[in-house]
Amino acid sequence: MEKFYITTPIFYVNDKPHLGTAFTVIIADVLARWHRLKKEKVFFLTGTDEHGEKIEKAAKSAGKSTKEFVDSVVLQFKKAWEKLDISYDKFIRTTDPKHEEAVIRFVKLLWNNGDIYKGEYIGWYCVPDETFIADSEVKDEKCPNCGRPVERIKEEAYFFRLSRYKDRLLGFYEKNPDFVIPDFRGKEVINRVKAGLNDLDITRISTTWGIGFPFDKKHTIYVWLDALTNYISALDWPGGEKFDEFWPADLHIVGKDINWFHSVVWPAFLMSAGVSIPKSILVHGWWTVSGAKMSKSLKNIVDPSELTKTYSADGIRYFLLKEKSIWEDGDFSESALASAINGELVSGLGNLVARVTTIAEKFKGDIKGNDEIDEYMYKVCGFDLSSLIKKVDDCLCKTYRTDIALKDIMSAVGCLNKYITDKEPWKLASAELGNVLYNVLEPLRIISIILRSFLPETADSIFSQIGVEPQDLEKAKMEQHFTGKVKRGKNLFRLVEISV
RNA sequence: GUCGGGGUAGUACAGCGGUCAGUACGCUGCCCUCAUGAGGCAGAGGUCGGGAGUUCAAAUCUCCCCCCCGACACCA
Repeated sequence: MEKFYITTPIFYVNDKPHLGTAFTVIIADVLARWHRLKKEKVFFLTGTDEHGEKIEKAAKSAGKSTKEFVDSVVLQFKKAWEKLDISYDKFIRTTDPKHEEAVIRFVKLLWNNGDIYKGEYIGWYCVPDETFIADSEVKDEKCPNCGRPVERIKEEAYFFRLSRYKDRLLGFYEKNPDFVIPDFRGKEVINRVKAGLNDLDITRISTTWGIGFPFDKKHTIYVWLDALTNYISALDWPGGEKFDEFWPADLHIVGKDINWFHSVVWPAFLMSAGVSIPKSILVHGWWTVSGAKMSKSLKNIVDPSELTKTYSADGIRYFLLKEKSIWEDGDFSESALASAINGELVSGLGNLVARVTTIAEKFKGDIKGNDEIDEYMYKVCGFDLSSLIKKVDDCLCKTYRTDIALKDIMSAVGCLNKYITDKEPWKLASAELGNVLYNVLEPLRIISIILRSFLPETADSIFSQIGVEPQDLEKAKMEQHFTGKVKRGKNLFRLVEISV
């Protein structure tokens, strides 16, 4: 049996989840569900990154102990993912003792390989905020958070010899051209690695909220080394059965902002530790809100848990996955979300199910007959049902174009609606009617199988209305008879009132 | 600055050498009900960023110019 190990980044718990983190998790969920439908052994990992100075500070300003604070934010993440029907297999926390042990083992390997040395970290520091600021963030020697002047400061730190791995990384990228997806993100990485690598600081003395550095008690392991290790510690590395079964990861899904750490730093760490390297890094784009990046200072952060109060999880999932290609940035607005739900889900899929179940429920005869629908669909959409499955599979396993997959599915739905309109089944007598119903219900059953990965709740509801138990992809071909007992249920989607 | 990606109907995009330049949403008019404010038919709307060149033929190839956007080690 094939295995499929897919991960999201672990999310930093200095704040609750936002639309972007939800997007990452939804992509991973759809892929995980698809591979399950293909009867593969799937392990879908998500979790939280809970160490570091920023979290200590966030806890302090929330008036909680650090542990209390992270526990409460983790709960918010778990609740949000539950509302969005995220089917993760494991939720890892970097505060899990097993993870902490694994990180220490991992650092020891890098140390024994001679890749860690003591040096001096020089960076911008904001004294009133007590925070180091990245070079790129500092403008005119001012702190980007508070606007006050920053100082150049030196601090003792341990470094990882990233520079040593330049040639090995370049060789690796050459042998694995699909390591970074899409390829323009791969090119960006390669160009930057060619330009040269600086060693990376992996410890800090400014915080104790983290994993102690085993070779020098004053130091705490810095977030990236701690965080990246989650992908193997979650499999009980070293020595865990799950590790043997699932590693290397098939897909790390990441936002474009953390591509560097996954495509460069993580492989270098693994090379140093002598652990094999994941197969692919899938880098997606961002959601903007009215053209602007979501940020606290603009107060335009979209909270997915809030959205689920007004819109169904499937409506949100549908919109995020089909509105743009996942590589690109795209703009989020509630009016666009609402019009996708009304225009495509309500009047497309919802309408199809409503009309066919209404007619079929009253029909007493056999639902069988010629399968002219494939030919019909080929004429209307340019593909038939079995090539739809193939197209969706390519979109989810090769090109990662969830938008194209959903558009093709919806075009098949549109075709079935058109078929009903053409055939006018409400005017037909028994045998002919059975045939038309067959040509709609069998395809609908197959489409529902496909939809289980994208819109799990909707798919289940269709199965229940057409009287069929939820099925896997192996059942996704036309049978001789349609045997479900159809019973019209409540509408699949609610119309959303659009306020602009 | 270095390296990448783009500029096509109101909007989002497809087409990347050869049928009158397409699709979706929106818009206008008429028609209809099996269905959730659903559906059907018809229609308006673009000198394909600007200029030059290659070619029998260019949105599509080449060159120049203009403008947007992305990566460059905090962030999904």
